[in-house]
Amino acid sequence: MRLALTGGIVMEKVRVRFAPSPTGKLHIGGARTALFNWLLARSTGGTFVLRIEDTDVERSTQASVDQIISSLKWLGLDWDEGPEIGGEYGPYFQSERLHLYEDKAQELIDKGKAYLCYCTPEELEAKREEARRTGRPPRYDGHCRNLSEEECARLAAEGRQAVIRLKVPETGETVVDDLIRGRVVFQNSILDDFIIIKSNGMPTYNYACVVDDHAMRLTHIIRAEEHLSNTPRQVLLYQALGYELPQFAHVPMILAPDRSKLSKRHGATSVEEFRDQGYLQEAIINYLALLGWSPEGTDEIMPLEDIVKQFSLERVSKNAAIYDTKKLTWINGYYLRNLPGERVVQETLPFLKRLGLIGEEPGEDELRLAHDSVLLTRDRAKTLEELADAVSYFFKDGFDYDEKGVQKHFSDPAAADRLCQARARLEALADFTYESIESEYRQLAEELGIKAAQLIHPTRLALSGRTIGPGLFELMALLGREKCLKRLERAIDFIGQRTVE
RNA sequence: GGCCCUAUCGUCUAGCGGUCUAGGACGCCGCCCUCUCACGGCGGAAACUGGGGUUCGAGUCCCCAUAGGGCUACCA
Repeated sequence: MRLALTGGIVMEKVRVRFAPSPTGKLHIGGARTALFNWLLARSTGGTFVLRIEDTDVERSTQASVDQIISSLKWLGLDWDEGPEIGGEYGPYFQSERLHLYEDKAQELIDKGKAYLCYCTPEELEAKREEARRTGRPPRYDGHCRNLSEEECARLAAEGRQAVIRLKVPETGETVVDDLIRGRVVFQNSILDDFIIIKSNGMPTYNYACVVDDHAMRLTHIIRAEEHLSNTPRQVLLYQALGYELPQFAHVPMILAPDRSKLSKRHGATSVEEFRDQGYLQEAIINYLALLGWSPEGTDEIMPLEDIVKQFSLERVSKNAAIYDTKKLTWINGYYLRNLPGERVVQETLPFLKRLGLIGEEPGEDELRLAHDSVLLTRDRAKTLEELADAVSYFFKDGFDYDEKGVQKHFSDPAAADRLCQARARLEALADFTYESIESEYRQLAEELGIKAAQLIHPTRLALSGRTIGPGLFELMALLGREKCLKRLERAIDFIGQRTVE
């Protein structure tokens, strides 16, 4: 068995899990939790398990399951056990493990550690309301804790559906030893007899989680801090069931820019949305790793392999982080200009299709132009979406001219004439290459007694409609002589039109 | 309300009693490079929440206050 050093304790092979509930898309907080689990597994030669917590029949959907799985795959967070691939400790959907929860619950009842409760949600809500009104903590009062069999039978005969509650000790304390937060102590007296099996027969989160984490032989429970307060309940369950405790590590939460919990109204928060906006998998992973964890050195741009090598829970911070799209965007730009060109081209294709710049089944010419234009322009874009837009003029002729550019470069009375001369020179050029175009342009500028820039800027505007973009001569060489001439003519007409008005 | 966690530049963070006149990154500002825009290079502004302790010495340890977050569901 492989040994792994974690938290200074030598232990058996690491087994960790990501256990999302399929009630929506995978948001960046969940993705980060998944990443940290994955990183611990990969950095220690351990096992990463994916488990779907679909015990909320009201909110769980198959679409969410598919969504989360596809996002994880896209991020490259592959699991060793879980949906689609199975594993030794399956099934990996909690809805398929109900018998296990029932068996264990029965065991707890038999041992006198849990009991049936017949209070209805309405009755409980009324009591809670009452407690709130009188300023008392809204705890379950143990109403059904000592029901006799006759009473149970009577209540059942009334048609009441029972839930199962855990008997929580009224005194003493429960300790959570957390790898990130240290020792956290909770007084049992503030906990109440919480429900472990709902009246519809489904287990609650705190309960199913414990049964499965144990059954799946997990060694480390890495999850968001929102679960820290639930952990004493789970520890109590571990004890009641006679299970050995795993190591807990509660990672800080990721907050929206307004410091509140992430939600839809904060714009893009799901992995899928970031992907649609043109963020690369590598960038999101790199950014997420930096949110709550920090490498020892000063390099922040790091490929996954390096993060895996360096990752440790000891360097995970304790404070909640606000995610900052600006930095993500910067990282994305870095990957855009440093990843293998072919890769960037492939990633840009869907965005070009979306803009209708190339067909759904692009032909050879389209692909070649996409390839060349993307490589020529990628240094200047931060996202794939931006990149696709930035190369759009290579694919279509009828673009508008940038308004400020027109003011600046097309209002000079000599502009049309200069473009005209440039056009003539280009037409006469022996070969239409980057070098020949440049030397011709510079020569023309000299002959006209103007700076090359005075020729270059109007030309760029004429050819692309923009004032920004790649080097003009490279742009022209790629566009080709024919299109250059046509677009120059169009611009000359445009300027003429303008001066008439 | 009760309980729990957290607190360093706008943001992410380094810092694990003296090396901190607090380091890095993003963003911002300026300069350089330059056909524009990016990239790149150089430089700059920018933080230890407040108050008590402990200590020869505190960003670093303790307490209180304050602030933010979480939990307190038949959600996870």
